[in-house]
Amino acid sequence: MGPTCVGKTAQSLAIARLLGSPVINCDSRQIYKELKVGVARPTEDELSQAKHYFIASHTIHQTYSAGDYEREAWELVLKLAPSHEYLLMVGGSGFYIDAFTEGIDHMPPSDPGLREELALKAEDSEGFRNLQNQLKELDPVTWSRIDPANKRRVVRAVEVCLSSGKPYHYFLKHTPKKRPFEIEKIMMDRPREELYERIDQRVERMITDGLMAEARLLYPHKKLPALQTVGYRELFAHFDGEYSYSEALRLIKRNTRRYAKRQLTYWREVPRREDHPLLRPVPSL
RNA sequence: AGGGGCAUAGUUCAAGGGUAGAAUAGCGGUCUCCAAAACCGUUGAUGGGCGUUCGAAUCGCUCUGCCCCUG
Repeated sequence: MGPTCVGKTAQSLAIARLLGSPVINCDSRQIYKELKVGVARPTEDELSQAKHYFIASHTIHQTYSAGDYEREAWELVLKLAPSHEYLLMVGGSGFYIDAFTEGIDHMPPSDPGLREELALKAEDSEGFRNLQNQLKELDPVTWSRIDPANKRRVVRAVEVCLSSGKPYHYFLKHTPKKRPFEIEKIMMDRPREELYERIDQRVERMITDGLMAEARLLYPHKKLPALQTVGYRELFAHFDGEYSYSEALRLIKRNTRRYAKRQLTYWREVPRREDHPLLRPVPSL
């Protein structure tokens, strides 16, 4: 794990070879087959150096969640376990990593119709205020815990309350699930300045690699959740005439920096072990 | 060399002599099924010196730096 652009892909190949392990991707965007340049999918060459899972394995046309990832990843791990001593998971999606390592508590199956209805209600300020009050009544515990301004959280909590008839917090166990394997987390990091420089460079490289063409191709699907992604959404807005090309590039860089910052915050407590034996050898081919 | 203009936050720009603001960048944080998402919080400046004034970003002098014009 580590922030975007820190160098996970290159490092993962070295470690995979060392451990004789496949690479199980844990990046919430690289799983989509329609997204390539904009999510820095490993190259064909890199992918050929180890068996990869969850790369280009799903479609943007089907909503995918951390819960889905938890289920599918564990299914895969249990299948691979008998034939591997080590399994390597690589990625930067903190919530997905948590879902895998600690699990998400079981909740009533989400009701897509209900969620959509609530989300629609939350659109205007009066409707949202009603939702807030509704949550305050249905589940005061959760109401006091979450950020009342965060529509998505409020909607989700109300959704669970309504569809289950129980308060949202009732489902939260707050104890990590037992996992039948030992999990070791290795966090990669770099000096902030260096990381930001790499981000700028990567964005430039994405452009020369054809990000514009990819974005144009995906433009018709710009509303899909999977395309609410740094790199695409800024270009979509540019296509819509909201701002210039150079402004779009500037925003992509800035938003990628912010994304990296959020990742670093997410893993603030994870020890950085730069001396970790697995991080040492970076044999270049 | 002479003449003119400019100097405020990292950047761009405000502030009729009376509490120096904004945008943006930066920084910090939240997180139990859309997470590259969604949301919250926050630091920071009048170029240096002298003067006028109860009081100066604002007026005057000077130094420094940048820009323009003339030769």
